Amino acid sequence: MKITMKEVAKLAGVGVGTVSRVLNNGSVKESTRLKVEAAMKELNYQPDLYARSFKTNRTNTIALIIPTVWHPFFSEFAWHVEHQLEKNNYKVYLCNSSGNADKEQEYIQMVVQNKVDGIIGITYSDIDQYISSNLPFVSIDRYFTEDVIYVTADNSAGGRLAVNELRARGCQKLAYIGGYQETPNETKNRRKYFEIECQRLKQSYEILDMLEPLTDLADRLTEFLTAHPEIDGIFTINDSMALDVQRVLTKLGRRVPEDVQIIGFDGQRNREGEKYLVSSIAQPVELMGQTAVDLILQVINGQDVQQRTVLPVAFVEGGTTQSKE
Amino acid sequence: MKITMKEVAKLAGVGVGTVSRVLNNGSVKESTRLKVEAAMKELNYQPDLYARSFKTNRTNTIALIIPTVWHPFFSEFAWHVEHQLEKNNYKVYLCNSSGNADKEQEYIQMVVQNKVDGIIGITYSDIDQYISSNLPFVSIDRYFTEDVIYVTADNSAGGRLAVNELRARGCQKLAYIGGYQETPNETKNRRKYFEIECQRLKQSYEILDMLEPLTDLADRLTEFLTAHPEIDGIFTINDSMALDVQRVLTKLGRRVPEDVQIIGFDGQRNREGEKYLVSSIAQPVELMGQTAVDLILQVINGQDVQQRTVLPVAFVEGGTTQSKE
DNA sequence: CTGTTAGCGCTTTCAT
DNA sequence: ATGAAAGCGCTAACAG
Repeated sequence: MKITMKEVAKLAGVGVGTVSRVLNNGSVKESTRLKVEAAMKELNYQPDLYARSFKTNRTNTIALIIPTVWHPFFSEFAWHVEHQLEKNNYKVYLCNSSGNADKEQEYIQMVVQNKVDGIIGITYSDIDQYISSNLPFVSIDRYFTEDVIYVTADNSAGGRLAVNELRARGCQKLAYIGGYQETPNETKNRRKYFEIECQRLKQSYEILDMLEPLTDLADRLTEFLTAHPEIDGIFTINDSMALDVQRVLTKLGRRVPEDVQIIGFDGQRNREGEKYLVSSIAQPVELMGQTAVDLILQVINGQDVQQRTVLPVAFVEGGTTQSKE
Repeated sequence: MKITMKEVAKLAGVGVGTVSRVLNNGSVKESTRLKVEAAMKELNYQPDLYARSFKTNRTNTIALIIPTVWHPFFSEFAWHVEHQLEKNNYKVYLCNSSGNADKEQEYIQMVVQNKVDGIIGITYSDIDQYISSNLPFVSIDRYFTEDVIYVTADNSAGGRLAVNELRARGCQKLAYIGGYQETPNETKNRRKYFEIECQRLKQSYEILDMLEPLTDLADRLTEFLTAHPEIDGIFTINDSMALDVQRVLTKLGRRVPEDVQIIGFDGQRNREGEKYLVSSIAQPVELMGQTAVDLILQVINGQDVQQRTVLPVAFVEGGTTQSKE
């Protein structure tokens, strides 16, 4: 049998309104509060959150939309978001969009029906129409023409940093290797500022930027690296690509990092606190998650927040670069 | 202004009961159903799911409890579970337990409060008391003395398979390298049946099994591999460990797979459909996710299901083994 | 087949 | 400071 407020009220000898007040920190005389709390404990009362949400239209739930799980950055990000939200007594709906615009829309739709209090999302589709519907929304790594609130790592600085770290380690001929999608995206700054920095420094470089989805990746890498044997410093769109490049180089008989040095992007690790898979420009994933949560909570609470938050990146050593000269 | 059933009923010229019936596929005359649907469309009616859950005590939500995100298997599993559940019109709460028993309990508690319809969990704590409270529960990779429903990959077969694949590739001296936790766990069968199979075949082998959390991993691996230079075939608890071992071997000047072959466990990939990080015993993650979902839905619907489901594993080639002799 | 109605458990006025 | 009472939007039982 389910214990409701009524039972608690009866046992404590008060009205249900009073029980509700102690639950919500309303003003209650200390002595009655004690009585009520005792009754709640005795009956092991658990408030029905659905009844409450039904009444208040607040669900204490936010939806987290993630494109794919095949990229560790997303899972890590999800982890931090959940962790932070849980601290704030929020639940999170996991929504995998599969990077598919329709599914994203569908999810946003669904999520609206379910009266979530807000959405944190790494999305690719154009969600303008929903933003306007004043549902709190925080976006990651993606900016829109509209005034969507978003947080991103400093991809531009990352691109520049990669150039400088490679050069500081004696690389003579650089290359950028990545994949891209049509949709605008903060991550495109990785390549863009890599190029800008190279040009600024009169550093010669090559570019291999492939439209996703990536087929025959190994072949295309082999071809590119064979065609440009002079390349000795490579910056990749992410760590996963760095690993691919490393594998191909090894197969071609080139040693990493002795012959060719590689810097990825993300700062992936196999285990928390463990060493990085490759030398990389690390994103502050945890900070990004925390920030996203802080922002969405602020928006939910009606505070206004700055639209754009850029978080710093850092070079991390992971074995695919040599020590600085 | 929010559109409720009342508005729809009025516009369609019917009672709210009828609207509810068309929504729930009750028996309604075709002509009235059409009228109601037209009205719903015209008003862009969205049923209030919270009101419904409040009334029916069914939330169409399940909680997914995951220990950590640092292991790709879990994120992948989460992905499949979510995907499958979404197909069945269920939402999923993401719950990170951090492998912490208190947090698990807390989450189960919370999740009960929120009236989820069931829990799918990779948990370590002893959740007996909650199972008995007849909340549908499906466990992964872990079995209890109680009759908890669980699904697992065939770890025993995996252990045996590793031995045979290594031997078929010419390895003379095998080793198992892994980490473990105190709690009983299906994954312990990987080591157990590795040993059993070696003994059955009179195959000589070494064991390095380390209590987690793993500190100084690289040092301990170096020590072990240096102490046993004759080892030429290694089976590891998972792919992540396989990568660690590979890295250490490379540093020691041993070539993989020419000098030493390695088989991991899990079948991790960087991207869907891409090649495996290491040669491995692949778990059927997708199938495991699907099965877990099927099971929980069956339990929710009051059907009875078998307690234990063991799913097949398979050897996959990932570059850390040579071709069969 | 369909309209009416009684709550589900909670929050929130409104009196007291 | 607190009790009483009015719903929130929906489903389900009951009449008709």
